[in-house]
Amino acid sequence: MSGLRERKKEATRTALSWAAIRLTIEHGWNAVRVEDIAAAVGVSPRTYNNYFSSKAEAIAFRYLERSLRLAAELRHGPHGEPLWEAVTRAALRQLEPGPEVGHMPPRAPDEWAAGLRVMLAEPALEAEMLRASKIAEKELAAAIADRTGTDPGSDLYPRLVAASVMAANNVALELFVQGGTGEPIEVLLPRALRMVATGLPTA
Amino acid sequence: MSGLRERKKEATRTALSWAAIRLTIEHGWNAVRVEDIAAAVGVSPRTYNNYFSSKAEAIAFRYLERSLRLAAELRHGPHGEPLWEAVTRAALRQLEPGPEVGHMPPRAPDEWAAGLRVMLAEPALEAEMLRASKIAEKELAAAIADRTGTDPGSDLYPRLVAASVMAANNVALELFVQGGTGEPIEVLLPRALRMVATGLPTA
DNA sequence: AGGAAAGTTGCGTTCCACGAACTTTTGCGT
DNA sequence: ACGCAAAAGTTCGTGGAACGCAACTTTCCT
Repeated sequence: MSGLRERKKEATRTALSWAAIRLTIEHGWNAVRVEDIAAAVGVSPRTYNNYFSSKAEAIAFRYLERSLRLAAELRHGPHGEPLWEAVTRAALRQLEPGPEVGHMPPRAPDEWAAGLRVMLAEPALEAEMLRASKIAEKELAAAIADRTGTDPGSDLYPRLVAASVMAANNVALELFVQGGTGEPIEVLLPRALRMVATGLPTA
Repeated sequence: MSGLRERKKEATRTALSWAAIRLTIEHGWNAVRVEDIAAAVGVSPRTYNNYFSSKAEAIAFRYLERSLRLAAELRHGPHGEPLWEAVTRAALRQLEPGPEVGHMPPRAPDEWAAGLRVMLAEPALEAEMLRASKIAEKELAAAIADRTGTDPGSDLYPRLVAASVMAANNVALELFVQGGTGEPIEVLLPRALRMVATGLPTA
């Protein structure tokens, strides 16, 4: 693995994903054709569909990768660390910008955020993002089951933890992008995680 | 409201939803055309799209209604009841079969369950179900915010509770339909809810 | 270098989603 | 009871997404 061929494939995939996101934020979901995304990357429309099986999937892909990193971080961390500490660390880790910078203009962060909100309001997009969440949740449950010696096929525990972590993650992220509070995500996310970890008695 | 006209509309809507579900379970997602669903209800294909804006939406509709009932139950319950008791009651309530019996043959429950699993494996369906979950979650968060005097726009609490409740609900349901344990849903669901309510320390 | 494997492309098909204009049905006021 | 306005439903046409298939091109391996 990791041959030249496969790295080129990954490059094309992320390029398509970025192009889809950028074009959608700039011109709106309905105004962007698959043809446009393919053209922006210099590839045929047919090839686009070899990489992604729907227009929405390309956009959710970046989010999927991020979420999968959470599970991966959890697996690679030190094995002695208490579960919730490890989870929190992994969740914060996943927020750090990866090697993706450069695809995206750091220009006009306000416009970008606004465009993001508009984009995620699209039903098809929202649905696809949630599906990505779900896929990552499954990975996460497996990682947690490994750590705790439980079985995702028969125990509630690992699935519940995974679902709760993703829930906390998503809630914190939503609240952040909607700007309900001025608090940074680095504060919101650990707080949300601590809350689901320790319980949610009537406030 | 509740005029004859609107009740007829609701009847058509649920008929379409049931037809979509039945046909999909019987013949598979790809084998069913929108045309078939419309024909099964005696309506034009265009009318189908006046009720649902995608093929998947009709199938998720029943699940959406159920999930919305959860939030509604929570609102209508006694106001003095402790939050988590009220939530558990509402969650169990929502499982009881509504006035929908009759649309569906109680025949061959095994085939039905198997068909369900196959159906939900379809990416487009899974995504749409998750979107329905999300919509219900928003309602639930509003109901919880009302009860607890918090604000979904700025507080983590009501959103987290809503997300956790839906997570517990979904996890319990999944585990149940996958038959991982022989336990009935009436046992699984309250247990899952108690777990997220009281916290998830490493088991 | 040369053949096999993997990736890309063009083409054709099917079907979904929806706008616009028209017809039918339904509820309501007099 | 009648007739009319509004709502629901239908017909028609358009655009575009997704994908199977077969030809073609690039990359890899020895």
